[in-house]
Amino acid sequence: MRSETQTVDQSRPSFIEQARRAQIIDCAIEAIAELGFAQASLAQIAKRAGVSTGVTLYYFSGKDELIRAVAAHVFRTGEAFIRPRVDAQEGPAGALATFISASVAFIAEKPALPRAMMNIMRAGVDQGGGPRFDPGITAARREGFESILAWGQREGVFRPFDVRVMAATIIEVLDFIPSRLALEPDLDLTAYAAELVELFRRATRADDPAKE
Amino acid sequence: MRSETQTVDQSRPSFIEQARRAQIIDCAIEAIAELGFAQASLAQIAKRAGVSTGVTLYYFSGKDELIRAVAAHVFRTGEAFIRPRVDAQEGPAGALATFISASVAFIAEKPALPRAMMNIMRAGVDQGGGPRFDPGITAARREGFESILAWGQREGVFRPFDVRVMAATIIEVLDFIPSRLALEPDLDLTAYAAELVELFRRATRADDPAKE
Amino acid sequence: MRSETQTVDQSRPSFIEQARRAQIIDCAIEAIAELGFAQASLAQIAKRAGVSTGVTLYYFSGKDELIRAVAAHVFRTGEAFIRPRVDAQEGPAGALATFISASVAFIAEKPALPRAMMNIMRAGVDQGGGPRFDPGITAARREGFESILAWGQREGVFRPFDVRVMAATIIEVLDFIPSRLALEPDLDLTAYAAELVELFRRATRADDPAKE
Amino acid sequence: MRSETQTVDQSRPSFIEQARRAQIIDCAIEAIAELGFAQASLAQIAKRAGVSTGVTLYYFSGKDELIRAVAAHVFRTGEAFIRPRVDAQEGPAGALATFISASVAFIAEKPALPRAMMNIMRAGVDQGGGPRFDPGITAARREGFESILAWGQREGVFRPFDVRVMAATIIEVLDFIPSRLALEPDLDLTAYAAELVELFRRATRADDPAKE
DNA sequence: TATGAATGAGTATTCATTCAT
DNA sequence: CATGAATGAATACTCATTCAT
Repeated sequence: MRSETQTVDQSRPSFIEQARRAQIIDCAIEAIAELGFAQASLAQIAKRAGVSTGVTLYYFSGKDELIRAVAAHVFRTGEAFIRPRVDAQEGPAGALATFISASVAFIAEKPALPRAMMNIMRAGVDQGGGPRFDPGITAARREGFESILAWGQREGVFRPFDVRVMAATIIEVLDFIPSRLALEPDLDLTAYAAELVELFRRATRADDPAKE
Repeated sequence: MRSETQTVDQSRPSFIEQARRAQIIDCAIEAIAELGFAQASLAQIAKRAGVSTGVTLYYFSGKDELIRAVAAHVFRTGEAFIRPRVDAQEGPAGALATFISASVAFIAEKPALPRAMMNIMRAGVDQGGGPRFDPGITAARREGFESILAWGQREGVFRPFDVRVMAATIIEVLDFIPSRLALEPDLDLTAYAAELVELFRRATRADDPAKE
Repeated sequence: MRSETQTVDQSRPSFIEQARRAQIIDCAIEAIAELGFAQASLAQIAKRAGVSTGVTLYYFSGKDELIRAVAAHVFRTGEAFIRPRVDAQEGPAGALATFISASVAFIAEKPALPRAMMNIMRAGVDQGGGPRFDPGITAARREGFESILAWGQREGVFRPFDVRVMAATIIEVLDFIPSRLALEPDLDLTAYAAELVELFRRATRADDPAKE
Repeated sequence: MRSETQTVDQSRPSFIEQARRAQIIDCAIEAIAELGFAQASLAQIAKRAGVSTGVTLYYFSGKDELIRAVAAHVFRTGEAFIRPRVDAQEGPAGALATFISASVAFIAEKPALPRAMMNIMRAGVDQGGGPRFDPGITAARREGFESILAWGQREGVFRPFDVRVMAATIIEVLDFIPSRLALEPDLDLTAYAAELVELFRRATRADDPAKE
């Protein structure tokens, strides 16, 4: 991951290396969330970290790698927050509701992270149209979430919708919230979450609710 | 409409002016849809139009005006496609379903337009997070759409959800489709539309379906 | 004077040509006085004249020629205003005082002209340091004025100062007034003129005032 | 002092930074004095310094800051040259004469500096006509000089002229010299200074020279 | 490890000028 | 005569990246 032109211990990252990387990633998140992707230059990020621009490129081979590291960090942090809560649910309906409400809770708790993530995903578009900084994150999220929906369908709790469409839809709706929140900082996220939970409960539930 | 520093805007735009503006707008749409907003420089756009950069700035006073012209063009085109179909519906449930399916049909017919629009809206945010190139478009769409939902609630056809959340959710889901389509060009949009229609039919309908 | 690549009657300027040139020169003066030399583009000037940029370059071979024509026009207009008044004086002391007060009166009457002239002279510097747009104007003014001073010295009315230094000094002091006026529009020019007249009366008069 | 988008301004500027800034300021003075303000582009200045354009913008946040730094440098240098000589004078008449002769001596010693200053002051006017790059310099000079004149009037050594007009006139006459010198490099500045000293001695002295 | 100096490619924009019509 | 379309060079400025120290 390190710059190939520099000579650094290749085997295991030192403590200081880990710390520096984490610090730079944090500042990058802050800068990207506040200024938007385009304005978040390496100089800006380094300045926030209180280091020189060169340091950033010592620990990351280029801006792309830094951004990818940011994306991965946000993903892992969100995963660590949301997954345990979802896994604690016994049924698919509860898992779905929890996925939604936990996602919103994560946004409420650390809004800079998903906001930075959104800015990255939206700005960074491959010339083919694919995301430039997405190390399989989108796919991983969607697949994980699709398994909940498939589970619900197998159990007869969910109606027979197209799992991929439903998963993509729900994820997109959640990903949209940080933008909304930026424009409307006073947004009542708890109420918002409740609306979404109800919306998708109705959108997914089987016609015969007996089993639920 | 021409750059004020170049020439006088006499009476009405000439044929060649209209043609050039349209051509440049088309190339801008193409470039923004393909490369993303940040990479779509004036040079890129002019190159696609086969003219020098200066020409672009002869017909548009600056990049901002060009982008706003693109946004307005996309909005008008979409409106002209979707609105008549929606207005032809007699009830709110039909109007909602038609809004969704007509939106998807528009995307299927001219995918570059909504894709460019999305890239503009997502990338072009001022530092407060508000849209820079949005001449009331987002608000106009949402309000127009909210009136359908409110109508359905008054008629008792829709359940009493939060109209603003539901409207924002549906619009965002539709806006997301162009990105998806860019990644999966073989996506079956007809089926996708049918899924969404059903999803939001269930999400919005009143518990007592007698009235529908 | 016309563009050499165009075919126009070379012998004598038509009425319309004279009118157009005069009109363009007037608008150029206006633009240069208002906006400063750097901001007074051909497009701006043409716009004020209500014609296309091309027209300007039809009547003047380039911007340089236009500017030179402006300078010449301002000089001729000033000359026509000031010279008769000065020539009406019988003695050198009166001529000097009149030169100063008439110059100030000219500035008061048509401030745009000397203001434009100043903007031109100050901005347009040859890379050798010489004025780019000065068709002998500065020299003509100074020489004409020097003759007044020399006259006064011959008559014994003026003391034996260096004529060139004195002439340059007085002219420069007068040329400076338009800038001052731009910053202080309420400047009392009559009082200003009186101060200058007295200043240079004392600076030039012979020690033995008997002869005056 | 460095560009804020590049690096953090830590404690005090390094030696190399000071040297580079000084070098760039020197080259800017040279370019502005030779080519005039409008032609002295950042590219030109950087070229003279033998560095890339970017370097200039690494040490100065923009052209404005560079120009202001140039103006300040010229002012400080001139002040350091002229003020001690003036302050050493005991009476207002001597102070006035010294101000004039020291100013000319400064021009003779470092002609590029006042010449660049003039080009900056004359060209760089905002649209109201006010100076863009003047960090109070003009005002400071005039007020400092006016105090000499007022002192002379209080002492009865100078006649009761309008102090502001006289101060502006003398300063303008001095500021005009560098332009003159550029056109006439062989100008005898010592004689020029003597002429001006005598000119303004006579213009300012009280009618009753008893007190002098 | 870390810095700061330096670069070069790229950005939007301005403007005098040319030329076909 | 006059227009408006088009160009190309120049301008200030940004930024990821390289590199000597």
